Amino acid sequence: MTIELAPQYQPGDIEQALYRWWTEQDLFAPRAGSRPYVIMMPPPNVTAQLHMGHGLNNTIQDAVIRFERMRGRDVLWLPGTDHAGIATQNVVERILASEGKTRFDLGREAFVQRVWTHVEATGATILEQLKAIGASCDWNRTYFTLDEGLSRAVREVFVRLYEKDLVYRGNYIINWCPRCLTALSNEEAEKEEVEGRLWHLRYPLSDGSHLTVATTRPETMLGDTAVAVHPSDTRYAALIGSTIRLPLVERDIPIIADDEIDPAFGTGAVKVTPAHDPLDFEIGKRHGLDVLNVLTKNAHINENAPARFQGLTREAARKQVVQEFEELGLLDKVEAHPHAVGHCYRCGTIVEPRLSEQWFVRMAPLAVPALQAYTNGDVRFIPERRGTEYAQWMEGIRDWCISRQLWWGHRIPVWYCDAPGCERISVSRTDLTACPGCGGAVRQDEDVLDTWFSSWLVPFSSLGWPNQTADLTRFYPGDTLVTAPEILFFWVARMIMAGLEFQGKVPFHTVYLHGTVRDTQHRKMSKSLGNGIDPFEVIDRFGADALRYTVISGMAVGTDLILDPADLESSFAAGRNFANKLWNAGRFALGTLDGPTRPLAGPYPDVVRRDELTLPDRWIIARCDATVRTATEAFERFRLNDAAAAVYHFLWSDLADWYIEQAKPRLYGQQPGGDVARAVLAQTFDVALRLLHPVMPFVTETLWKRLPGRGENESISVAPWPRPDDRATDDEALAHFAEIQQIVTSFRQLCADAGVRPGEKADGALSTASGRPAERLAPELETIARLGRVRLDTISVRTSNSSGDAGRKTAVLPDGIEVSIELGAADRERECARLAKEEAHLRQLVVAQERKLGNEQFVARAPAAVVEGERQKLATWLAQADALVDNRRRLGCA
RNA sequence: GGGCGAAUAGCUCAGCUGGUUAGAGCGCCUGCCUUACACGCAGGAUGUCGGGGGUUCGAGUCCCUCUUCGCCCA
Repeated sequence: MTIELAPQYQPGDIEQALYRWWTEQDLFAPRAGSRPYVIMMPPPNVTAQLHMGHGLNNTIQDAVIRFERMRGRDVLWLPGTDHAGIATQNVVERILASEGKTRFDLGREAFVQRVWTHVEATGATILEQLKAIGASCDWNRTYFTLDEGLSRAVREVFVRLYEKDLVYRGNYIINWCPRCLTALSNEEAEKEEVEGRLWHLRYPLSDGSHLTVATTRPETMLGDTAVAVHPSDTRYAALIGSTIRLPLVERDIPIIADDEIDPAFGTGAVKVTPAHDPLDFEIGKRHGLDVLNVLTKNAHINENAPARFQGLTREAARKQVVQEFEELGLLDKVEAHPHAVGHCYRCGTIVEPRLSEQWFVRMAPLAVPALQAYTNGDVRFIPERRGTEYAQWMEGIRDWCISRQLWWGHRIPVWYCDAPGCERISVSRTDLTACPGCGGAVRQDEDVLDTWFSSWLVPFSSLGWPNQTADLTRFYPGDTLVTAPEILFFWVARMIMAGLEFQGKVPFHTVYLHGTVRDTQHRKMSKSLGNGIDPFEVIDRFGADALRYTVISGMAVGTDLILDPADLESSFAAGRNFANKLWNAGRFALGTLDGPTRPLAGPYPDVVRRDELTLPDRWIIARCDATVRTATEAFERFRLNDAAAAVYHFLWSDLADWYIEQAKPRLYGQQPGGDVARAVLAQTFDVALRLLHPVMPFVTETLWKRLPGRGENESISVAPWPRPDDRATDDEALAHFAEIQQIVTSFRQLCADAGVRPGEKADGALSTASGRPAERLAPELETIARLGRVRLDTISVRTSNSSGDAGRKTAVLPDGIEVSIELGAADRERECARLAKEEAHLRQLVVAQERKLGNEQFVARAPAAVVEGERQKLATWLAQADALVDNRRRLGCA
């Protein structure tokens, strides 16, 4: 094999070419013949640029997908983009604004064309960017939510729901964004705590006295059409039915009684503004109140208010109203009143409750099966507590406002006939040019549908529905959804509803809701805060594998990912270092595997006889097998950080630090058995690469392809996932090698503590209290001496009165094992102190342990195995402590 | 206001069904360019597991309570 591997891993050289090779080999397409495993990628906004949130979300999905692909499933990870109505329209409107134009200057048709041009020019960017992090999606099936097929699905669904009376049009108070100039759903109006105030306003009664109302929005008093109190509120009982003169406007409005009024809020009397508050709207309906809208679409005061207020913004109007009340002596008091206010989820503007005619989905009938799917376990959430949020939302479900006063999106498939006497409303799967009733002209509804009205269909619309396609049969229902908790209601919950309504099955059985990327102050990363991290900078500096490793190892289930935008090194170095470690372990392994070797195909016992294996061989094989079990279980439970940690530890500590170091003389040909060591190294390294591949696909593929015996077109991405092998289980080897490690470490500690120079070797000694440990340690003497960096020729068995090693520095291990090195005379005092400290520590443990074992309750009630284990511990510690006393005596310590 | 969660080493987090001398990574200290790796090797220091109470033979782990922080819904 003639390969040049640089001493430092250079991801930049490798990643792009490797990704191209993967797609050329079509490795990410589903492979029919086994059970499907399907993940629908949350479609990014078509104008989006990759940020760390995408990086996190898609790395998790890719890791899960690669794991299942290696397990042999018929894997589909379906990518797509979302037309993102408001967001995309805003983007293009901003471009127009820079040209000094508005969308109204262009007109609807030209504007929509302009958006298409923009989307076609930039729309594929985000998907291309996903390739840089190694996302192994099936690009052949990529969709866009405005594609013809998905648009047909939207119409089909709208029509079906309309026919079932689950879609209706109505005049209600909705959330209105005065900047985006559109209606929003309740979910899109994000409640945010603000430092509000409660203004107490005096409304004059005809007898000259006042009734005080409390309000958080004084400017809306311009549209008041009543004052309401609770019917049983004795303070106001006498006033019910009389009228009040509304200040500033000089209009008479009634005082009414309504059960919904909370007598404990404010003064117990509230102003009623049916056009600008949902609760007031309901009160107005019950009492037949006038509905007086005083705001324009962009939240300025309109012509229904007195002239001096007209044209003011809602903020200016508030000031003006408060000031006039004050001047009139009608401002009773102002209190601090923190409360939640809705903000537009796209632009942050405070939403305005606005009365208007919109289309809605009746949600309650859809929520019933969706809630049931959760309670009966058809769909589960990770972490579990998200399930209770889901259930609560379903239980309190409200109707979904789906019309948007935008131009970019799926136009509502409703046509109105204006012919007198007909005035038919037609809902149709196909475009109408004439009224089906009277044959007259029709006009289509001006509005488009909420973007989420197409997204909630993605699990089946992306597979060709409403056609009964082969893909639909094969890949619906899917398996797992991986997304951020922010869109649990927007998207996840609604997908479950749509899946049940239109396919009769939940679209996935598992919803993994991961955390958010935050900075070191735990603030969400955002453009406006400027605390974001550019994934491409990370990839350039550290490599995509480093990005992926960092994201996965930092992302425990139920936690957020904290990264430092000011110090990428501290955030991403660990991943880069690990990739480099792996690279160098591979460099070393590949170098030695170049030598004469035994056949490597197949599991080790078929190649190398068990009796040919040394203790370290058996140990690393057993450790490898344990890692296979741990990593597999962790992946199955979405505990990706645990999987990554297990493989990290195996590769770095077990394989590189211990096994490779131990095996070097054999691998170098200085000791016999090189072919066995090579077979074991090749086997375990191969397995470790596979286990790590879902997390770090690039470096693992690069190294794996170079292992001896790999065909030109073999890829680790479709290599079989390692299976646990009971033949590898070897508790004896695990215990014995752990003992070797402890002895080696003890020698190193003694040497470091004694200041032995790295070039020098201390004169070591190893003794045991009986023959048994000596026997099993004898074959490992060379390993112990070399790794412990001491001169060591024999193991001695101590007799009861063996003493006199007055000049030695000793460590006492369990099972009667003692290791020691020669001690310079000057160090004696220090050594005495060290031994005393060691003994004191053990005595503490012994005291606590004796107390535990002296407790009759413990001995009587704890399981026998536990009690026995605790007795063993006590015996071990006592023996160690006694040995330390002996050593102190030998040294002549005070 | 209702519901849910978290608090473990300087930082980020493990510790899942109660029994380990409470762990990892990063950071920190000491010594080393030991022929795979200084993006490395070896060694080291650091925790009244948020406070208080309880259950239990035994609590970081279960229960109650307080404090602080976060999330969802009004």
